[in-house]
Amino acid sequence: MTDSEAPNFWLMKTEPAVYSMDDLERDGRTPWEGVRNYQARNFMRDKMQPGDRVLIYHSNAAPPGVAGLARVCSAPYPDAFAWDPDSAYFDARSTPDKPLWFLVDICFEEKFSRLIALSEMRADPALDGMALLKKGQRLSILPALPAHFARVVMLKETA
DNA sequence: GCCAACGTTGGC
DNA sequence: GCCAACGTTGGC
Repeated sequence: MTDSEAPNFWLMKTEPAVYSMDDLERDGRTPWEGVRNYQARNFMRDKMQPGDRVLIYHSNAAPPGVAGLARVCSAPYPDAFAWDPDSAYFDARSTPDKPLWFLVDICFEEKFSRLIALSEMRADPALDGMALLKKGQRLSILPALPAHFARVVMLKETA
């Protein structure tokens, strides 16, 4: 199976105090800049493609949880924030000739009417094995199984 | 290449 | 604010 077939499924973390689901709804589309972890970068640079589906997760929040849905809506491209000395995401090792960090654009799809809390996901046997729920998981971008993605979407319909 | 020290993430 | 878990850095 080639990369151009079925969409992939992801979970992307954001701190709502920095950038929330409401911000994404307002913006409609945003470059997912500032990822400075190689594994997370590799997911964006090597695996993501337009149309991929994304659970937007609020980390460092009270409570933490999935706030809504988005889609990957660009091909991967270099993160220009790494070239800006005034940016918090500046990294002198990255240059326009040899970019080190990459990103994709993320487009708003749906804000859930209620947050699917981390505690609720932990308690759901249908989500056993979900990467997000593994101990010590700190990656800001995680692949999700289609079944887990669908289960989270189903949970939003329940009270 | 090892590994201790350090910094960051992120739940609680 | 605490701290466990993990990634990165840098001395050797």
